[in-house]
Amino acid sequence: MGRAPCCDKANVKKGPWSPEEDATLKAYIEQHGTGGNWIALPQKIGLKRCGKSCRLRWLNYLRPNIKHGGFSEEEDNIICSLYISIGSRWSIIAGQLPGRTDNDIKNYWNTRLKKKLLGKQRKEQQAQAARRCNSLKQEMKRESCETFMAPALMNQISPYWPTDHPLEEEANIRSLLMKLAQQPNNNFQYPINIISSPQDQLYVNSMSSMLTSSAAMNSIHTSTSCTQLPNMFPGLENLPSEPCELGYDHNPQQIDGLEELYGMADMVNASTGTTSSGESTGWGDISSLVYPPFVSDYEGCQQGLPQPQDSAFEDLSYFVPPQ
DNA sequence: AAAGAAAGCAACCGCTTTCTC
DNA sequence: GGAGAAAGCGGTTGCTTTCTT
Repeated sequence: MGRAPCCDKANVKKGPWSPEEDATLKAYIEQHGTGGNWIALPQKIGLKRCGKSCRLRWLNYLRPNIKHGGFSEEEDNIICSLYISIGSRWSIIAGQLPGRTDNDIKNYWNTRLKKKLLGKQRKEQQAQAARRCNSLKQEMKRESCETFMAPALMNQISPYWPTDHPLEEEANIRSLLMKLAQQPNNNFQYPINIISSPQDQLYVNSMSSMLTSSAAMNSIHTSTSCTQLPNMFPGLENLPSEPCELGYDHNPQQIDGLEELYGMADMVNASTGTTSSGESTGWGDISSLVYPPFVSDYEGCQQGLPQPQDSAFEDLSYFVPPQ
């Protein structure tokens, strides 16, 4: 038996709101408030809408001081900073941007910001792949085997991109943002001040715990190149650096975010990139990023696979802008 | 100019969390 | 403390607009 519907679907209008409906809802709420019950509200005012729909319409469009579109660079940076630290918790992110709604930010991220990041990344990787291809071709010419290319060789030419795997894409973006966050003079900051509620603190603490539990975290603790991470995860330095026992047969959802955190840790471990530009545009500075194979450090160790710093980040020098 | 593709965005769906009794 | 209802939230869908060929 499923959950009871919140309203009578048959008698409820769907789709775009008409100006009349908007006016009715707005006028009522401005005069009486929501009355603390969205479900009952549409019936009170004679709207054939679901209560949830009314709530959404009010919160996203009708309430005062709502801004639409025209995201500033500063807002971009705030969104990215927060995404690094808390992920897709759009309501919290929206809370830091007055006049913005979670839906708006979510749409903006999914349709523009993310592509902005990935577009830069893809371009650089294509150029890099082309360079590799050329050098391999020259090598093969020398060995007179130009007509045959082993699959393994093909993988070398285009190792990790493009990918249709959503988790890989997610990890790509996260890694990229984390790199940017570590660059001196960048505009991203870990927004410590948003960790206001016990729940938020708990969330960050759990992320920190997960980080410390990975083998990769050991190298972060000892890494001399990484100086910003402790600031990004306040309290992290006080946590035990011993990797704790973490069952790897967990349901991925139960350790939500872990795969990304490994990606972050891998990246931090390998990153020595710096920039001197510090432009707020940020994206212009994004250089080549070769995403490591989708295997955590821990798993990599277990399987005897090469570590990121050995392979996937071999071209990390691309992060260093030309002098 | 027209058709198809891509992008943008409003709205919906359903799961989770919080509140109330 | 438990159950049910309501609110909150993030992912997804589908329509509209814009761009490209």
